[in-house]
Amino acid sequence: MTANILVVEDEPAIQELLTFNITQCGYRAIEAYDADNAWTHINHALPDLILLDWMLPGSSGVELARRLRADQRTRNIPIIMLTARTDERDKIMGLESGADDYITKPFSPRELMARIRAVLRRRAPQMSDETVAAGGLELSPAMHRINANGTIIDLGPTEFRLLHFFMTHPERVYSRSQLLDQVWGDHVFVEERTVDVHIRRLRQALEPFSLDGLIQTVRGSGYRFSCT
Amino acid sequence: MTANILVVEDEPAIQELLTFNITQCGYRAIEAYDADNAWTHINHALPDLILLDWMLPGSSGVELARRLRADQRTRNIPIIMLTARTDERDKIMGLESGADDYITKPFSPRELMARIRAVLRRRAPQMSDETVAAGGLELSPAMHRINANGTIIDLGPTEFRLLHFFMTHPERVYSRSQLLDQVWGDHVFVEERTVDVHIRRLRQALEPFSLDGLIQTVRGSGYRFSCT
DNA sequence: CGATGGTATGACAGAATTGTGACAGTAGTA
DNA sequence: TACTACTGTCACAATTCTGTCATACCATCG
Repeated sequence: MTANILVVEDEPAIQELLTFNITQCGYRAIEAYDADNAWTHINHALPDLILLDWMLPGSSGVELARRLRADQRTRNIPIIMLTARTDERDKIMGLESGADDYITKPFSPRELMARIRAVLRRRAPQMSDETVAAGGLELSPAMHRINANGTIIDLGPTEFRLLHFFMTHPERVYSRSQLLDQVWGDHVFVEERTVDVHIRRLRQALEPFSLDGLIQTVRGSGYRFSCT
Repeated sequence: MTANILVVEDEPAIQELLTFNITQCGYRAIEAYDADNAWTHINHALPDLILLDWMLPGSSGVELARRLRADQRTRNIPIIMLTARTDERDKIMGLESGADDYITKPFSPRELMARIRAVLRRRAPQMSDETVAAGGLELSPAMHRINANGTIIDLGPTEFRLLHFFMTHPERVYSRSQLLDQVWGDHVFVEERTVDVHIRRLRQALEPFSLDGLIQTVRGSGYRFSCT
């Protein structure tokens, strides 16, 4: 859920302000101070969103935006342009150069975050909202519901994701660290044993429906969801 | 998804060009050649968007925009202003008068359509006038009235729209930010927690009719309207 | 059999999320 | 103008969820 946001801004004060707001909202900010610097970061890892000041030393933000749109890899990364309020023409140029949205300085942190959220949401690839059926269970991410032959099972967020992962990857054994990567995210630091506890909670929730054999322990390797 | 666009433009050639582009994109164009004529159309049926030339015979486009913003019914209809490229000041005036966006002549069809789509996307979706029935409730947008098996429930505007959205999209979980987009419109910047408060107000209004289970909290995800 | 390494379980404190009441600002109205 | 209705925001309370630990349990192997 957390997104990497590349902030291209040469003025340190504004850079800091942007970074602060972004991290405050749970996103990760990557700082760049000019176009070249931005490309370095981009080549290293593609960000999910680029926040771009129109005023940059050397080549302008508009030019960077054009280059981003011209490059195959970066073509689809959404861009939000930062423009000064006075020069209305910037807005036009910003939009024509392929920016997805723009925001005028001075901006309120709230507006900034609202725009970031809106753009990310618009671009976000539809989560696999399709209903999954396996092992007598029916799990619907869109409705956030699990149906065990007529009865609704209630799960916490983590157990829900865990079960969703298992149902979409049945019959295969996953180690604890693989499960942490897939279900928790590959950047979190939690004990591997934590997986055991959540497996238990999941089993407990499934037990009333005599579905306890679904999640099997593979000693020394990890766990497996088996539909048979 | 098709929208009605009122095109207020006195020059026949440009009028025709605009209409052509608009219909080409699947929208419906309604033609008006001056302010009075525009009001006639507006009184007949509210358009989804108004494309307004700054240069109009008699009263200017800016004045019309002001009148549109002053009127309760037309206040929330988005306006795109058409201005000549030369006069930068018009742009400012156009925006200050309440236009949502502006576009300079000569314009490219692509830019025109991009702006129209952007503005339409941002507006709060307006509800259809059809009566909706779900979960023991009957909601009639036209009469702004809710019927709970015989009794009439009174709701504020926001709660009304919220309930209407839920009733037309039952069983599915919506995040706070999705609800803000759908019910408030994605151009407004309000805290996500505001949704919670309105959910509470809605629940409170529904409670006397023992309809409290209708709106469910899905921890970590959002809310759901469930008819079952 | 006992030792050993891996797994299950129950408890728990702190973190995270949501519910709730109050409040001030705004807009509309008489 | 005063009055009413409505909104968005906040602070705090209530609730749920999470990660971690200590301990009990179990399979395997010497």
